Amino acid sequence: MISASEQLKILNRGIDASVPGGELEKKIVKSVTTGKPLRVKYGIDPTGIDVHLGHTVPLRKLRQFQDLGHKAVLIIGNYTALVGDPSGRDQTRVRLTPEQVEINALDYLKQVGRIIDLGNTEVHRNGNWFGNFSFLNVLALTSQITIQRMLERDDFTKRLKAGSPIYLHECLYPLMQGHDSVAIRADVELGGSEQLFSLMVARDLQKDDGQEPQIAMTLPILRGLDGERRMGKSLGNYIGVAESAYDQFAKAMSIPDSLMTEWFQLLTDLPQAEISLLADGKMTHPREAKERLGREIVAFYHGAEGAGAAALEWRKRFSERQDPTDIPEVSLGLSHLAEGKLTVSKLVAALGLAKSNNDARRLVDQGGVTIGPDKTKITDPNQTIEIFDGLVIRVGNRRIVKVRLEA
RNA sequence: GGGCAGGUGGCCGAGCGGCCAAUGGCAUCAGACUGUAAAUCUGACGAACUUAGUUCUACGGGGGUUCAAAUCCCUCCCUGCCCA
Repeated sequence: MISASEQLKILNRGIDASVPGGELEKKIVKSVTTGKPLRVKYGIDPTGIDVHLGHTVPLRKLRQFQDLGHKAVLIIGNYTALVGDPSGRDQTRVRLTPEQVEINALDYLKQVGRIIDLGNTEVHRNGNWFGNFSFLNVLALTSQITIQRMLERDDFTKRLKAGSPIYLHECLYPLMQGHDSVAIRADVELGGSEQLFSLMVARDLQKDDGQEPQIAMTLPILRGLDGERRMGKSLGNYIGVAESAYDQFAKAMSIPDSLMTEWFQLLTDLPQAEISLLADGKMTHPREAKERLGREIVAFYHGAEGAGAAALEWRKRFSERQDPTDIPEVSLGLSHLAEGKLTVSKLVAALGLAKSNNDARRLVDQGGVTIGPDKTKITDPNQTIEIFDGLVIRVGNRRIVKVRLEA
């Protein structure tokens, strides 16, 4: 086993906080001397389906623990998902059926397996213990925390001030999450920085249960493609771990320069010295640095070759403004056509390149639609064009489609 | 249970009888610029059509008043605040 100090060096890199300070060291030292691995918990909500780079920040940390010989314990919040996670941002909390939750859970695991070693991971569903919870248990759980403490939460304070609703059951989430830690006897719990409160609540519950409380290790929230807001599915500013190499690369290249350092630190294993060199505009051209970033990220999921190919393809498309190698085909029913022809605006809409005919018209009016190998710009939305198999239509610089006629 | 304030387009937020498909901001999309972006500038941003125009659908749900309603009335639902 690697020495405690070595381990700490690796584990403390890139984290937001490790509370209480110094405690992790004690646990690691103990683990090294006893040869007993730490139980490192990470919880996920099987509500959505796309695991994105934002999630990988704590997951990568979990992976590090694994690589150091510790035990990863994944909690799937299948019970909580039946109600939905309220934490502020989204009030459309859809109630999922147990079946749907299970499908999501399996899908999640598949995706998460790209980052951590599932073969060496303990997976629990919190429905296993909450499913049999009685109201008495709930009372016992809730009697361990005060309203005052609950309201300390930043999120609640803000909403209280803003006069937006806070539902009672929302206060139960931290308790439930804490109880998960009790149930699996966690030594460390990982989470985003906004999770600190919940991670701390767990400590109290563990103490009450006679356990040694866990370390709360939080990781920075990754900012999304816009460089402003946290990466999130609903914000549409994310890179999914299951996406194609090209998509991942192209998206990575589209982030603002100002975001590069952060991404290097949180998403790659490059040494700090190298990151500094790359982030310095005088030493490295920002485009090259970003390309390196993109390659590093993509290589993690698609290998170095996949990353290289994606980078080439991207150059071809963006630097040389050529059409991509594989133009996606979209089928078009013959019934749309009148004598083999169709108005441009209707064509664009029918191919899904615009939301509606009106939308398509606007795109044409604005000079955003080109057609054919020589990229003829269409200027009149009413222009009828002859449709044939393999006809290429472009909207803007990145959307491109090839027609496939179908009966 | 009582009083008060609210519910407007993806979001925030104006409008409070006609000139409202609804000011403004954010987000989004297109064009210019570029290192691909970002920033900046320009434009678009409910739908359909024979598109400088016409028609339809929209301002929490339903009903009503009016030539005319997002705007007035009734009712129901939802949210917040205060009191009990």
